Amino acid sequence: MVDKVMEKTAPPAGSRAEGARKGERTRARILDAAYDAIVHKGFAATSIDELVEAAGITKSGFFYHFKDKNDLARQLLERFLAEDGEILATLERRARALSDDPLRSFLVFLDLYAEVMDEMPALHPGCLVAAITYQDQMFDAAVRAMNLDGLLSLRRRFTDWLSEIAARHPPRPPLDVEALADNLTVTVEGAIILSRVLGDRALLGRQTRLFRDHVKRAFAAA
Amino acid sequence: MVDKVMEKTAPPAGSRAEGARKGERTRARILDAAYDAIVHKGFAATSIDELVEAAGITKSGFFYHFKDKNDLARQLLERFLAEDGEILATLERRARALSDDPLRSFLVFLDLYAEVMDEMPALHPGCLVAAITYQDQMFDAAVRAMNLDGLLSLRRRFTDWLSEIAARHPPRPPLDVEALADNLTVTVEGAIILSRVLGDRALLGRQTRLFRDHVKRAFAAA
DNA sequence: TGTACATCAGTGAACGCGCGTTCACTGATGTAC
DNA sequence: TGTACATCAGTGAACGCGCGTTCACTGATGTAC
Repeated sequence: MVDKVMEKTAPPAGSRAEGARKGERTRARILDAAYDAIVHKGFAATSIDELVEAAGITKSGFFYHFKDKNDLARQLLERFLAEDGEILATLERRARALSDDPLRSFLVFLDLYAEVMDEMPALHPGCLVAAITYQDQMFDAAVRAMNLDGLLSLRRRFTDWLSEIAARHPPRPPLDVEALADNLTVTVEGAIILSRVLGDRALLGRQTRLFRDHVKRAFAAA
Repeated sequence: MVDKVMEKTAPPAGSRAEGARKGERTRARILDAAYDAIVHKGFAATSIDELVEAAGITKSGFFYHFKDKNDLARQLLERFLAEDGEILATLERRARALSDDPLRSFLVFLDLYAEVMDEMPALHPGCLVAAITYQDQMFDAAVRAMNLDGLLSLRRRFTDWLSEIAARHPPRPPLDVEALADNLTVTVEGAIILSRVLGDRALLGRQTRLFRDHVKRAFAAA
C-alpha cells in the first residue's frame, strides 16, 4: 500500500527508468534483471518467474511487454547495442576534438575507454555479446543477426580509424589494419572473461592500456 | 543387433575412446556430446536426455557414470584442462628445443600455437572456460575453483617465460610482464568469440600472430 | 464539466511438457579357488 | 576345467517440480465530444 502510493508520487530513482511512462519503467526493470541473470546463469536458466519477481509484477505481465522469451533477448540486445554505440561515439567525439592527428586522438580514445572500464561498477556490457555467442542455438535468427551486425559495425569503426592513421603514419612493416581493429574487440571480450574468473576488476583497464601500447609501437616512426 | 556385434569385435574409431574399457568409451562419448551442446546452448539447456541419446544409452546409464549433472561439468573441465595443458607443454617443448634464446623460442611457440588453431576442425577448447565463466552461478564451488586454477597456471606459465625473456632482452620502456602474459589468454578467449560470431575460422590464427608481432616489437632491441 | 469509449498495464488460474533424480533390478564380464 | 561370487555397465518405470505460454478478465489513465 505505502509502496504503491510512493511509487505514484515519486517513481523509484532507478537510473534508466526515470521520467518514463509506467509501462516503460517496468519493461526497463525486467531488462535490467534479465541482463544480470543471463550473464551469470545463461539464457535457459533465467526463468521468467524470477524476472517478474524482481520487477514486482506477475508472470502474465511479462507477456504484455514481450511476445515470448526470445523477444526479451531481442529487446535486451537492441538496448545494449544502442547504449554501447552511443558511449563509443561520445568517447570518439571527445578524443577527436583534442587532436587533428588520428593517431593521437585514437590513443586518447583508448585512454578514455580504459578509464570508463576502471570506473565501471559491475560488468562490462560486452558480456552480452559473449553470452549470446556461447548460447547461439538458444536464440532465433533475428538475435543472431543483430549480434553479428553489432560486431561488424565495431570492426568498421576501428578499421576506418586505423586506416586513417596508417595513411598519415605509414607503419613499417605494413600491418593488417583489420586484424588490429578486431584485436581491440578481442581484447575487451577476452579481458572480461579473465577479469571475471580471476576476480580482478582492474584487468580490463590494464589490457586496454596494453593494447594502446601495441598500437603506439606499431605506428612508431622510430 | 548388427551394431552391437560390430561394437564388440571392432570398437568405433572415435578418436578419444579407442582401446579403452567399454564404460570408459561410453563416458567419453557422453563428455564429447556434452562439450558440443554446452558451448552452443549453455549448461542449463543441455539435457541429460539428449546426451544419453547421443551416447546410445538410457538416462539411468548416465547416473552410473556421473553422480549428478554438476559432476558432468566437473569431469568435462578436468578432461579439458588435462588435454590443453598437455598440448601447451608439447608445443613449449618443441619450441624450446629449437633455440636457447627464450624470446626466439617463445616466438616459435606462438607460430606453432597459431598453426594448431588454423588446423583445428571446429572450436577451440578454450570455449569451455568462457562458457563456464558466463554461467558461473550454475556450477558448484569445485568447478569454479578448477576454472580459476586453470587460468592461474596458464598465467604462471607465460609470466615465467616472459620474465626469462625480459631478463635476457630488457625491454625499453620496461613492460608489465603479467599483463602481457594475460594478453595471450585474453586474445585467445576473445578471438574465439569473434571467430564464432563472424564465422571466420582464420581469425584465431591471425590474432595469435598479431600477438606474436606485439611481443616481437615489445622486446625489439631497436 | 460530464460522459462514453479506448488504450495501458497489468492479474489469476490453468495447461501440458520436459527436466533431473531415484530405485529396484539385470545380463555380461572378470577373478579366486 | 568348472563353479561361486563380485564387479561392471547398464535398463525401465516412476516421481514431483518448474517451466513457458495462453486466455479471459480488470482497474486505472487518457482522449473526444
